[in-house]
Order: sequence, then structure tokens, then C-alpha cells
Amino acid sequence: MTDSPLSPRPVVFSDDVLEHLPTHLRTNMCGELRPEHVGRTVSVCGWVSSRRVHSEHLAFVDLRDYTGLVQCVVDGAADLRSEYVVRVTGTVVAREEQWINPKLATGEVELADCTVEVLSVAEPPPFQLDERHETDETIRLRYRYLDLRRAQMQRNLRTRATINSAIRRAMESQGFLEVETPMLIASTPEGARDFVVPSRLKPGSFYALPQSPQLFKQLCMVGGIDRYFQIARCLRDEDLRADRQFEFMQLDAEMSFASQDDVLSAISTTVAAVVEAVTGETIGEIPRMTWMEAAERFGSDKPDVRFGLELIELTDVFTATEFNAFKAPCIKGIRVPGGAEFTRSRLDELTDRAKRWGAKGLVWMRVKPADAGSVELDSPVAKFLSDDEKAALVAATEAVDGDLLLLVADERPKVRHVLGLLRLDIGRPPVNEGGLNFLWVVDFPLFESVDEATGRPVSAHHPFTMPHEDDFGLLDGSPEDLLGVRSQAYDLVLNGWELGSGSVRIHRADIQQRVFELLGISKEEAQLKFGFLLDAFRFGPPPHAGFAFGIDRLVALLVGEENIREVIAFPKTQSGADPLTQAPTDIDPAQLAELGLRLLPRAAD
RNA sequence: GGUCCCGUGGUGCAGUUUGGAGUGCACGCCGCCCUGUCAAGGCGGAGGUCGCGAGUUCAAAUCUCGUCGGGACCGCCA
Repeated sequence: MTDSPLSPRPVVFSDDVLEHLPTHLRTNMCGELRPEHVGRTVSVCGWVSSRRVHSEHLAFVDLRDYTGLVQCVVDGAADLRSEYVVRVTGTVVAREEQWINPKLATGEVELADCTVEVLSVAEPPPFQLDERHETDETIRLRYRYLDLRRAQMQRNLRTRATINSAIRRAMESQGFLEVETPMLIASTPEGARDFVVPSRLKPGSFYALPQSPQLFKQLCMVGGIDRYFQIARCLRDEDLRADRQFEFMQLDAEMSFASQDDVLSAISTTVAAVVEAVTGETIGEIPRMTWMEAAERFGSDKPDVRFGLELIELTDVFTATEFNAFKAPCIKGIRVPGGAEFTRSRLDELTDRAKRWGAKGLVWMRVKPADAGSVELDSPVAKFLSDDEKAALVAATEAVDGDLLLLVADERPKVRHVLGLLRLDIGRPPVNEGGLNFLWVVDFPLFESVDEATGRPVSAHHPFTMPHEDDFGLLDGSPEDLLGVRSQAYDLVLNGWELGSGSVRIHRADIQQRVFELLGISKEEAQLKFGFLLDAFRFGPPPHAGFAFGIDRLVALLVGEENIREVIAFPKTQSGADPLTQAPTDIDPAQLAELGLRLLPRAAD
């Protein structure tokens, strides 16, 4: 792992590319001009970034294209305004020593004796395009084409393209074949909510937009593709978040005759190539952690391992407690170094959040110095705890003077969940700090829970996930045994973001049948839901395994953005709207009629 | 489905706690001056439905309720 701060390299313009950029209007790019160009007469095109008018006969105009800025010395600029599109023809001259601008890549030169042609005039932009001020995101999105002129958005989109390109090269060099799969498909049950598209030729029927190419890539394996990949658009109609859009891009991959290790190795190679392409740095082997360890130590299946505040097991400390709140199946805590300084209102706020996340309460204890170098616990509940319990608690947490202890007692999954969220709330560093901490989380459980009503286990990944071979025996056991069954499913995590997941697929009919039985899916139901896949599997499916990871998230983390909207050219707001196009919009009644659709009245209140 | 935060000239903020004249700051915009600036500088000017709607009050940017928009998060995302 690299410990350096995330530092995407500036976009590099190789001589190979620059050679192809001249057009009939320009000979050079603004950002490429250097002392080596001195003496040449050049034409550059771009937008007026700023102008400094000194008098009728002297003005400096900064001209901007995506490669950067160059200063043009012009004889008056009365007819130029911000964001005008101009072509400047002039002579590259070296700046005198005292006029060199070290903040500018082109700062050792400037364009002199300039002729300026206005190619387009522009109204003043609705917000300033410099990087000095934040602008309301709705306004940026409404005028996204202006926002994209900003250097940061240019960097983000160009880095994204670099990543896509690196992915393709890495996958192809490992023998993966790019195959495109359809966007209009049959709706398959389970998983996320589908986006649907009404059929005109068969009114009343619908296509679904793919949540992922999952079933198609497995069909590719049956089809002898051997190794498939696709940079695939996926669509899920679920609530949006900082790391979730309706539509997002995944590197989707599948391998024949492959084990979990084979997949992890191939994806690791590709991820390493991407990081190298963006940062120039080499990542070592990506460490692995079991799902159980992640849950117990970090309260999450996507642990952010950039910082401590790990969950400490305390159940044994309070097995014989008299304190009612601690008479629970599981007690865990986190130790916040220096947290004794937290104000009462901060602690109340943390308690409120813990409750909102589902805890019955949050026990806090300030660790204060006591006699003889020992410590005592300052807490509203200290009086309910025995001296032995307090001593054991201090020992287990290794608490020292000035620390804060936060404890939650409840069912084990609840304790993990609440403390895992508290840990992030208190300690999570900004996205661009702490380096790149990739992590494979392996040995996910096959079933995430048992439905209390039906007694049936609920699939944690999808029903084609291969159980761990060592746990086959448990498939015939009690509900408790079933929850202990591990699967050959794995996630790739980076700095607490789930980048993607994959699994070894079931290719044997007898195992598939057994898993369907356990999930309570009858043969008829399975045929109805996944019939085409099961049919295909009757004709010789190779053992196969695959993976998919979110490219938007990887790009965001590599450029140091907290939000994937910053690395998407035209994203949607949290409510799924596009301020630029106004989507979603009403449609013409004639279109509805053609599709055989009629709208229900909108809810009045 | 839920919790929390935000909405004030074109942009970003302060003002709201404790109601009293649309008050202030920075940037931008327009005009004039200025021959070495690079976040140019100086002088002057224009620009407001305080998101919207009710309510309380002598009086609301400020308090209450509702609503719309934006954001963060929980649920959801096999």
C-alpha cells in the first residue's frame, strides 16, 4: 500500500498527441508554450479567462483551453469580455526575468504582437469559473457545460478517461474479450428496483434496463468466451447518495475455469495498472480480510482501515453484570483517544445518532486520572458497575487518562452496525488523506439472515453464489448452521468505499438445486425467474467466477473527490433530476397511447 | 419511508439566537482613469419577490406551520 497522499498527476500532453492537435485555426495549444517556442509565430484558440486592461494600448489577456493558460499581450482589449471565444495569432517571446510567473506552466513566455479574432461572443457566465469560490451545485449542474470548462472538472474527466483506457489495456493483456450486452432486457426478480421501458410492439409489456450484465456474462461463459469483460452501464432505481447514481459504470468481468484466487489476481492486476496510470505509483499485493474479521473489528463489510477506533469485544467483561442495560448478547466498545474532551452536547449528539441508527442507547465513559497512577471512569452509569467490571473494562480497552469509551449492548449484528457507523462519524479522514488502502474482504456469509416468518434463509449475494467447499456439510444443518455457511463471494474495498464484488458461481445442477431449496425457490419458480440461465447450464457450463467494480467510485477516490457527481459529466441530483435537461419530464399523451399506457391521477395530498 | 443541515442582488457569505427602514463584506457586472499586470490597481455606478404560501404581531429575512428546491445520512442498493 502506498502511504503518500492521493496525488493524481496533472494531465500529461505527450508529443504524440500534441502533434495531432493543430487545426486550420490553431497551430499550438495554450498550455504547451514554453521557452523552446520563443521566436515562433503561433495561433492559439480558446476562451478569455481573464483580462487586465492597463490602458487603451496595453492589456493582458489570459487565454484558456484544456491544456492551460497563456498570457497574450494585446494592444487594447476593449472588445473582449470573459469567456469570449477568440483566436490569437502572435509571436512567442521570453518574458523578462522580473515578469516571469512561476504559478503558470507557460509563465516563462507570453504571446506578443497579437492579432485577436473574436470567434464567438459570450454573455457573462452565471457563476465564476475560477477555482476560488464554491458554487451551488444546482447552478453548476444547470450550466454544466460551463462547469466543465473549469480545470478541476477537466482533470476529473480526463483522469476518468485515463482509467478507462488503463482498464481496457490491462484486461485485454490478460486475455479478456470485450463483449457488449443488451440494454433492453427482461426484468429479472430480486435485487434492486428495475428501470422499465414500455414496449410499443407489445403494449402492456416492458423491458427492464440492466442492473448489471450478470446473467449475460454467465451466458458468455457457457458460450465459450472464456474471459469476458465490459465497461458496462448499470441502472438501478434506488435512492441516490454521494456514491450512488441511477446509472453508473462498472468494470464487469467473468472468467472460465477460474477460482476465487484467479479472479482476485486478475482484478488486482488491473487495479494496480489503473493506480499506476493515474498516480505513477505501484501498489503492493492487496491484503485480504475475512468478512467476520471486518464485522468484528470495524463493524462494517467495507472497513475503512485508514484509522483506528476499532471495535473492542467486551461481552465477557459483563457476563455477570447487575447493570440491566448490559444484560445483552453482545457488548462492544470503541476507545477514542483524547475523547474525554468531548463536550456534553457532543456526547448527547452521538447518543442521538446511535439511537437513530437503532441502538437502545449509548454508554459513554470519560477516563480520568485517579490515585496511584490508575484511572477512574466518569460516566452517568459508573455507579451501576462493579469495581471488578470497571477494572476489566479498562484492561480490555487499554484505556488511559483522557480517553473516551463508547459502549453499545444489543444483539451482535446491531452492536457491530451502530459502533461501525459511530466509528466513521468520529474518525473518518477526508477522502484525499491516508493514501490508498485497498482491501479484499473474503468469506462472506452465504445467507445474511433467516426470515422469521418463513424460516427460510435470505441470500446475501445472489442465488448463484457457490458455497465455501469446507461448509458444504452445514447446508443440511440447522438455521444456525446455515448462517455460518461461508460463500465464495468477495468484495474489493478502498478507503471504506465498496468498489465492487464478485463470486464463484454455481455451475453444478445438484448444488444449485440444493441452494434453491434452501431459499424456498421451487423448481417451477426457478424456471420462471431464471429459466434461460438454467436452460443454458444444461448444455455444459464451465466452472466460472467473476467480479464487477464501480468505475465512478474508483475515479472519485483517485482524484480525491468525496462525491461521484464530480467525476460524471452530466450527473443527476439526489432526487434523480437533471437541472440541465429538466428530466424527468411529462410525455405527450399520444406517446402514452401508443404504448398502451394510462396515467393514474397524481396524489393530491 | 425516516433524521439532520442549507435557501439573502449574477456568485459566495454575514445578518436570523434577542422581530424594529433591504443593513454589510468579498468576487463578478457597467462606466471613467491608468503602458508590465498575472486574484492587476484607482474612482464612480447599477443590481433584491431575503425560495414560495399561510399564520402570529403595531411590525417578520428573523418566530410558527406548510410547501418547493438542494445536500449529508439511515432504511433501500440480491
